[in-house]
Amino acid sequence: MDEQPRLMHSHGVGMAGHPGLAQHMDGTGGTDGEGRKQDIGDILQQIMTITDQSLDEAQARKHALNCHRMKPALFSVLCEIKEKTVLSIRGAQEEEPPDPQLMRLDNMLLAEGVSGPEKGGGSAAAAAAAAAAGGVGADNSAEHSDYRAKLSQIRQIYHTELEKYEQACNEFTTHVMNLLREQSRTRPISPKEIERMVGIIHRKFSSIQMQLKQSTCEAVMILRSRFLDARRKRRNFNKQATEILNEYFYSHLSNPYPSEEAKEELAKKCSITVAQVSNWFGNKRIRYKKNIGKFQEEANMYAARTAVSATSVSAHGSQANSPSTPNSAGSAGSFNMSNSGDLFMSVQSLNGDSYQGAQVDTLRHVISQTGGYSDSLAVNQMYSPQGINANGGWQDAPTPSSVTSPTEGPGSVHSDTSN
DNA sequence: AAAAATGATTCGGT
DNA sequence: ACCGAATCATTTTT
Repeated sequence: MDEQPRLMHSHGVGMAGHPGLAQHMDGTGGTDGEGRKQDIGDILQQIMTITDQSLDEAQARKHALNCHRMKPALFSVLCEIKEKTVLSIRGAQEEEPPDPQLMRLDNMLLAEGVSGPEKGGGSAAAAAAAAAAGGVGADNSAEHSDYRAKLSQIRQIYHTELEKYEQACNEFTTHVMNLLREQSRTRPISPKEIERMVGIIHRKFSSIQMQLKQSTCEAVMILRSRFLDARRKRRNFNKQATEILNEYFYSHLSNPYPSEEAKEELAKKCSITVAQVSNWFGNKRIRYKKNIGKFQEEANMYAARTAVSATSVSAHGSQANSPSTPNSAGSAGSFNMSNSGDLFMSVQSLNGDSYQGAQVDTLRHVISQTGGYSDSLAVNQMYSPQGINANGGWQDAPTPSSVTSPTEGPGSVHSDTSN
C-alpha cells in the first residue's frame, strides 16, 4: 500500500473521498476564517492519506502532524467524539456469560485428569497399589497402565497445544496492543478501547481453545470406551472365585443377599471388587430364578459338598438319609441339617474361616471326591428351590428365631448365625 | 461357526 | 441405595 500512487494529494479528491467528515468539519469550522478552514482541511487530508505513503514519508508526515500547532486541539476533539461512540458501544455489549459448554468441557477434562495438575506421582502410586492388590489384578493393572500411558499421551498433546495457543494468543495480543499504543499517538484510542480489543482477541482465541478441548474430550472418551469399558475386556472369574461365590449362594439360597460385610469378605476371598460381587449375585439370582432346572445340578453339587464337608468335620459320615423322601410336594427331603444347630454352625465356620490360603486345595480335593460320590447317588431331587415362593420372588428372610421353627422346610439353609 | 455362559451395564421401580 | 429385569459384549463350550 505504500507504493500506491498518491492520488489524494489535492483538496478536491480528498473531500470527495470522505464527504461526511469533510462536511462536518466544514460546519463546525465555518465561523472561522478561510485560512483556518484550509488548515483543518489540510490536516485532515494528511491524516487520511497517511497510510498511502511510503514508510519514511509517513514517518516524516507523522512527525510534521504531531508538531502541527492545531494537532492538540484536533486530537482532543477526536478523542471526545471517540469517547462517546466507544461508551455507547460498550454499553450495548457489556455482559459476557461464561460459556456453559466450555465449562462442561473444562469439568470433564479436570475429572479425567487431563487438565489440572500433572499427577505423575499419583498415577504411579495407583499403579503400584493395583499391582499389589493381588495376583488377579496383574492383568488388570497391565491394561490400566496401558490406558494411563495413552491418557498421559493425550494430556501431553493437550498441554503442548494449550501452551502453543496461549503463546500465540499472548503474542498476538502484545502485537495488537503495541500497534494500538503506537497509533494512539496519532489516533484517538482510549485505554478502554484497547482493553476491549484485547477482550475480543481473547474471545476469538478461546473459541479455538474450545475446539482443542472438544477434540481432547473426544479422544479421551474414545480411549475410555476402548480401555475402560469392562464389557469389552471381560474376564471370567477364576475357578476358585466362582466356587466361593457359588458356595455362598447355595448355602444361603433362602436369602442370597449378602450383607455389605459379607460382600466385602467375599470380594477379598475372590480378589474381586465388591461391585463385582454384587454383580455376580445379581446375575446369579436372576438366572437361577429364571431357570431353576438348569441350576439344579449345580445346586445339588454345592449343597452336597457343603453337607459332606459338614459331616466330615463332625465325623459323622451318614448319607443314609439322603434318598429318603424324593416325593413330598415342593420341599424335597434334603439333609437334615436344620435340626442340628451345632452341625450347621460347624459348616458355617468352615466356610467362613478355612477357605483361604493353602488349605483350600486339599479341602477342595476331598470335597470334590465326596461330591462325585453324592452326585452319583442320584440326588437330583434333593435340592428343590424352597427359597422361592409362588410369585417367583425370594422367600422373606427367616427371622433368626425361626431356625428351629417347624414352619420352615427341612432343607432350608439359613444365612443367619453366620456373620 | 453357532450356542451357551458370563460379567457388566442400563433402566425403572421401590 | 439396592434390586430385578432386560440387554450388551465378550468368553467359553459345543
